[in-house]
Amino acid sequence: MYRSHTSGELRASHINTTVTLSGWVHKVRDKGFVIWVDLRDRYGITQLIFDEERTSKQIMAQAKSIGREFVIQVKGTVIERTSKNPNIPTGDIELLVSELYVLNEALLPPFTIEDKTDGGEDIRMKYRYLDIRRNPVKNNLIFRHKVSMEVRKYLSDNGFIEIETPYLIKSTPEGARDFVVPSRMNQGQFYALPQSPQTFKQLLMIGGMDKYFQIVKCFRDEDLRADRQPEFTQIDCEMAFVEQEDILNAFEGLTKHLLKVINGIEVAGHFPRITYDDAMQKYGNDKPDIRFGMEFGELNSVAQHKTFGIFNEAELVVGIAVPGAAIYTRKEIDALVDWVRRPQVGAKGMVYVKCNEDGTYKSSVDKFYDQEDLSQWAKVTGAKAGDLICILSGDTHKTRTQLSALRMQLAERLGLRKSDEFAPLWVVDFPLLELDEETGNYHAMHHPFTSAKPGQLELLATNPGEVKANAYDLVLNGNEIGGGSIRIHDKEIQATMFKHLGFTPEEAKAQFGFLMDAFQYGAPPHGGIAFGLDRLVAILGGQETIRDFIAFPKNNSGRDVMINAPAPIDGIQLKELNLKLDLES
RNA sequence: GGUUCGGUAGUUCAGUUGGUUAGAAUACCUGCCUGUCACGCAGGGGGUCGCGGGUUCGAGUCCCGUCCGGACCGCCA
Repeated sequence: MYRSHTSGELRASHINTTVTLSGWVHKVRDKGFVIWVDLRDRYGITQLIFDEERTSKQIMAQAKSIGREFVIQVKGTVIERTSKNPNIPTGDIELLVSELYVLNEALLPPFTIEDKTDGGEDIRMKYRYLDIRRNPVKNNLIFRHKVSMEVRKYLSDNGFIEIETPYLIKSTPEGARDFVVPSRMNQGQFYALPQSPQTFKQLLMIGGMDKYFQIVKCFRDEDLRADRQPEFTQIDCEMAFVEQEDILNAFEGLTKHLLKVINGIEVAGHFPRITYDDAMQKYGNDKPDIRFGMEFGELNSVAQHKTFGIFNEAELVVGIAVPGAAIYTRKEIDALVDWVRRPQVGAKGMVYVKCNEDGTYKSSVDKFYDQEDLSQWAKVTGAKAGDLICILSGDTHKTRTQLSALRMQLAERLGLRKSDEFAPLWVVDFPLLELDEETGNYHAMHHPFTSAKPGQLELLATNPGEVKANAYDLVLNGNEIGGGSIRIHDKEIQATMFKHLGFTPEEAKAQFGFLMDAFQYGAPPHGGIAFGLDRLVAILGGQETIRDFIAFPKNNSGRDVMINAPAPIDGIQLKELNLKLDLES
């Protein structure tokens, strides 16, 4: 028997009992006459004691020879500590060791196994198995397990069935790049890994499994970010015989359940809803963080009547009131201007108005505007005395995006993005199609199976950009945590959609014939939603980076630096697959 | 595909205008220490300054290239 107890469970009530523990040597404190060893496992730390009076010479010598992260097994008596440590749960007791076995020695770890480690990201990823021994990572993985279990429990209790769908499927041109897998038995042909189980869950609806879910890996071969991995986990859901309202209610229920059980937060009433158009107008963003205000104020009507050419020529003049920021120095404001002018944001400049405590205004455009003008701007942006109004202008879409970036940056700086506060929000009425500025073609904003709002199908031919979809996103604290739509379930409508997306009938049949065929055999009305589990877990855990909630994440370049993947394959494998590499071009 | 920051001891970092033997903290090793728990004290070992080239009397420092890593833009239906 390796252990009778874990290192986290011994208390004063265990005093005078004999126990066996196994774990890792966390720290050795050698005082000469007495040696303390912190023994660590998943459950906690127990202090072991070896001393000159009570421990045999042989065990004492053994204790002196063990090093950090050795795996040891000890047997001994639980005793009361002379000086207790109130900071840890096992701090009242220690284990007087009578037997010590080194189960495995350990090399010196390249970084400290502490909550605040001295190791950088790179080295932690290379030795991820050591990183996982640290509390922050370990606790995040346990937290993730808890969230997954609650999702399964809630959906299962509400009649959803978890069904697995295949990972080896077919590549399609829409959307993200596919990861492809060559087929040995079908030479020259490739499977693709799913970007989502989209078509399969629709087929399950046609198969009569009217409430489906799956916690499932999905794959997208696109560039990474701090919150984006090439393989990621979705909570994928679909329901038949539902309208948008049914879906929103069902998954508002799931989200509320998670906030309650995981975070202890009760959200009263329904989540607020905002249309896509309103979100863009008020926040410049389709996933607004509404934990704080700073809503956009459009200033065209009160700023384009003077001789300030930059505003007069702009399609949009828009500002936000930054609470309490009138005290910013010239230097700080210049830094803000530099910030919005960085290529990543791309604004040409920024106009500001300080709303002084005495009710007067001081702006960077005092030459052009008088106090009455500036007070109008304050009114439109909702600025109060002590606030700073930041104003950008130019092309409507770009300016909104830039001001949105500034809004988030300032909120971060002002500490308005509190990690223990949760503000869920539905964004609804997304456009069905989006114009690709490079090609001039329209493509599906959500995906090509999304249905249009009733009565808008006719608009497709005349004004495709105006068509609204039965599509919705669930936004939490400025992050899109879920998105879905009511699907098309009619073959003719689906064919029309493919036509507008630039598919020939032959292409549509080759790519999605199986789905359109299935629609002919009694497809029920259906719709669904998918949540990004990695991101959801990180946000519920009050953190920004999803990497620390994934046991073995990939780095910025899509590499696993621990196993060093991806890697070349040998000639035999290539030959079996009948593949030749052409790395020159 | 692009922008930007970084790469110096096991680790995290400092290193001024290009100038003596490249430093600190921590980790590690040795010794001491009668209650530690971020133990303490004394001593010690530890460097291809990512790699290649160039400028220079002289390069960790400047220039070019390259590799690696982080953040971001494009991309991510």
